[in-house]
Amino acid sequence: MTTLAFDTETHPFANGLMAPPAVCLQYDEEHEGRAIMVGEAIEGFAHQMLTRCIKHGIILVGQNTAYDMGVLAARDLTLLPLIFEAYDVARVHCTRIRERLLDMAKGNTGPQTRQRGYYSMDALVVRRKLPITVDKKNPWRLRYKELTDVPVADWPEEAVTYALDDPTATRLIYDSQSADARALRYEGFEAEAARQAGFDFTLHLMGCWGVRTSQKRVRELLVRTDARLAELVPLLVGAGIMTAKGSKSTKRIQSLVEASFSQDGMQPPKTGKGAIKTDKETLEKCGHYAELGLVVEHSYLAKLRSTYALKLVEGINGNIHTSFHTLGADTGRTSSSGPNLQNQSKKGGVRECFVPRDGFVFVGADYDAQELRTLAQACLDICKYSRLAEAFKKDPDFDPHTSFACGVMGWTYEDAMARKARGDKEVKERRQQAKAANFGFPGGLGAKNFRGYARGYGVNLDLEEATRLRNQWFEQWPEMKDYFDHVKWVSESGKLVQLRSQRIRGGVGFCDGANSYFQGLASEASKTAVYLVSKACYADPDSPLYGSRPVMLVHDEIILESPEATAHEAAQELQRLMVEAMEMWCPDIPARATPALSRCWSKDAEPVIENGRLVPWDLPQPSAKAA
DNA sequence: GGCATTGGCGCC
DNA sequence: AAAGGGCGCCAATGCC
Repeated sequence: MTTLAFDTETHPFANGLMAPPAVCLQYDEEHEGRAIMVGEAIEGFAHQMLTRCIKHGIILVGQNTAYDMGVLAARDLTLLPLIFEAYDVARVHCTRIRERLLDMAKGNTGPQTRQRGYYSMDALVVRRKLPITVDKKNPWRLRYKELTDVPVADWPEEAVTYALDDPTATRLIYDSQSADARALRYEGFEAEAARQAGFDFTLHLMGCWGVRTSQKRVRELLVRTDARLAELVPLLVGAGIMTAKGSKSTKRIQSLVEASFSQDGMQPPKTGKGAIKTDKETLEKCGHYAELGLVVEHSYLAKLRSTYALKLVEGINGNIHTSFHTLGADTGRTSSSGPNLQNQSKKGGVRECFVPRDGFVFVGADYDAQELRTLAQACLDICKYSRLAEAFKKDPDFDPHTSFACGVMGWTYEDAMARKARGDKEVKERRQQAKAANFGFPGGLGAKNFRGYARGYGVNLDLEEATRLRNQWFEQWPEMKDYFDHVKWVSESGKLVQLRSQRIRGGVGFCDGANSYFQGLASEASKTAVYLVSKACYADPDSPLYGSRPVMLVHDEIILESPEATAHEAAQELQRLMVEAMEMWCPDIPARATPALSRCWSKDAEPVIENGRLVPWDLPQPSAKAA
């Protein structure tokens, strides 16, 4: 199959201008040569290359292809169905994604690979020792805007060369990567690379569309946090913990911690590197110094302000355009940055700042017990049997947490579920304990560390209780013994082949290996769902999702903006496609996803049904009269 | 002043 | 035998 590498030069990229106007579209086609298209020839050639990709099997390659496809789509919306079709037939590639996949396979995922520019074209050319130089210092690199609608014949030579060399370098990188994958005996590399490229495109569209924040709520959030911080600062300065400039002295905090523990006849807890810990848990144990309690509160508010509230201002007049990273995590999970929309606080009114555009409502859905279902599928694939899988098959709404609580307490499942529905306190407590077990133990957690882990779920156990619980957990899910035996074997070679995608993770150990299988599988399902949903939103006029826009993926949760009038239908379709995606990756396990409409993002949002239709959930209105 | 590291913490 | 993992961001600190 022949390859056609392409690239676009555009007006400068900026926040809010995620898919800027194209100046030219250049290509380098194997055996055919190179050319630069400008003006209307851009959409003409784009149409042609996509059609040839779909109908005649040529492979399209780019460096950061999602960006170029976004640029082309913004220029000519009628290209969108063709773009999706080209991704569908798995013949669109991205050299950045491919390089990252190869690095993951080699276990080359250290901090240097997270640096800016590590996957830039010039870096790839150098690292792969390719016979071409990419001139990143070329003065025209960021000046193509000046050449808009200028015939190429009138371009300075440097601008022509730079534009043409990009696709050539891309093609060389692509070939070099294919050879690399063969040398690594990376089965399924090309298919996996094409799949991830498609995911990358739809995640890029999400970032381009962006999400709004409410001016009123952001302002209230800032006023609230600032007011309390203003009260805390003088107290902390007075206690000698904070300098006049407003920064906290870690040293001073550590000496107070040490003093407090020593008054209790104890040694202060230390970090892995030997420093005295200053985290919330430690400070709350320092009863002799009440000011350390103020430090905890200050730290919480400072984080709320700097990491969250201040970043939300951007979304008031413009939109917040995060970057989703398709293979951000070594397990295959996505990540998000600038800002990270995947770790927005559920407390403090942060999520509630996110609101849909006028005329739209949020349509969200999250998977029900996604990682336990992928774990069940992983056990079926690896161990050839799974009690967890059997339970999901028997009851698609199976609740693994209540089930394990029953195993521990000797209750029947039906009885416990009935008690749970009534809000029974004991069931709730035991279920919480079981939840910690079900989330922690599959990753290889030991009894000792489980105690600290469970504390995060509000569960306090001594070592003996933790050990007993762990043993009971292995009795409940006997396949897990075989699962860990397999993981141990894999960790000895360090090469883990992800289930079904065949993506390789190199340099893997025991716990990360144990996590990789089910976390990786879940990430495929979620990304596939985003892909299918985006295609419906952007390119399928017959879909109830057409005209909706995906705005967020938070691992097992997808949020769209949908026109209010058809949001009910959009929600049903979102749910259907999410279930379909999950069952593509976990064909032996039934999947569930729960949709809801809302007027803001919130952990409290739940499905509200009126006259058989979903209607938007909203925050409870504060009563008109305060006391 | 800029850069890298560490500790801490938000989320799934 | 034992073994949570995965992120990104911020403040403080230390080094050049």
